[in-house]
Amino acid sequence: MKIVFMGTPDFAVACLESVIKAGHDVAGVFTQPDKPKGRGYALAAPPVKLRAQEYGLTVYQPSTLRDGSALACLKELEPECIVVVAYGKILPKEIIELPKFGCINIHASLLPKYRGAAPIQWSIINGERETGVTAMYMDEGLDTGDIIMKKSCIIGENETAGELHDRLSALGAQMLPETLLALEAGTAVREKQDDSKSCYAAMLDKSLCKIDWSLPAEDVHNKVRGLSPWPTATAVIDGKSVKLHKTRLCEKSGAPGEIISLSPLTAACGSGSVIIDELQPQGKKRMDSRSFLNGHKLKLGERFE
RNA sequence: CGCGGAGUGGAGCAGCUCGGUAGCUCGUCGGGCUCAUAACCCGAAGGUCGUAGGUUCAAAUCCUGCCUCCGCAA
Repeated sequence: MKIVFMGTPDFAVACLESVIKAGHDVAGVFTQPDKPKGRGYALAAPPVKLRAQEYGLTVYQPSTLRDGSALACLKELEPECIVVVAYGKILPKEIIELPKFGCINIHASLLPKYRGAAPIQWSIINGERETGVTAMYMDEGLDTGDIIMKKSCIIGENETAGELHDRLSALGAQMLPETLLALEAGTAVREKQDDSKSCYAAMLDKSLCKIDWSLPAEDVHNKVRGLSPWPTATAVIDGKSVKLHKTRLCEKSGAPGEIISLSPLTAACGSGSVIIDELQPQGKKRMDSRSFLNGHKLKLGERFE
């Protein structure tokens, strides 16, 4: 099938590859423009662009899809289907209606739950035990289109958003060729979303990051893993801020934020406590808490603020 | 030129202001002790102090260039 692929971050890379490997004709790849990022404001190319170039594909990076030139470009490419995976732009109606088989989207949640920008992270922060990926026909709403198929998976107790991201990315890449086959064969179903069961997973922002130690240990733990590796839950100890990357639940208790064990490093929460396995001081790489304690002498009874 | 922190045996840190034979907490290896231990005791190996120059009798330490890593901000 002749396809135009639209996607931007790491999550979409596996899907791009699976389309190529399934033997489809990728006529072009749309991705967000390079943006100044990181230290020194160096221009950074989106991961999808880098991979597309490795395959020698033509890359388009329009800043908007609404001025008609993108539509004109797509008309020339004549895709039979547009595949969108975490592209980061809303497609106007004219584009959605252009391809014969429509525009399909792979989304990292079991729709209608967790529509929006950060479904993986929010499903962990909210303590969900199951999630998955959904393939759907795009419409003009935000992740509201009719569902073609889903694949679900269990979320591990201590799984982080980063780990789940990788698994769902692979799962999506596995489902995408199946979806395209079903489209071509005309066997793809069209199931309306039940809007009453929907919820939104808003973009993450840094105000979420600071840990509130008075919350129950489950909430603290879910936040730590849901925000890792980015934007990362933070705590303050000894006047310095540290990022928390990996925790485990523990039954012991104490005053909120209090260090109640050094081996393993354990901090009390509103109820219960969390064992901190991996953290990252300012200006340092992430490290296991044992290494951290080798160089940073903490004492029992000190507290995370 | 966005702001800032950092590169010291395998890991995490100290030492640098006030140049002068490299230290701490771990890990590793060998041995001992214990019913037992991420316990304790004894011993050992392992470092061109990121890199290239400069200053000096002498540089981890002072000066300059470069490389790399990270935090903030976007």
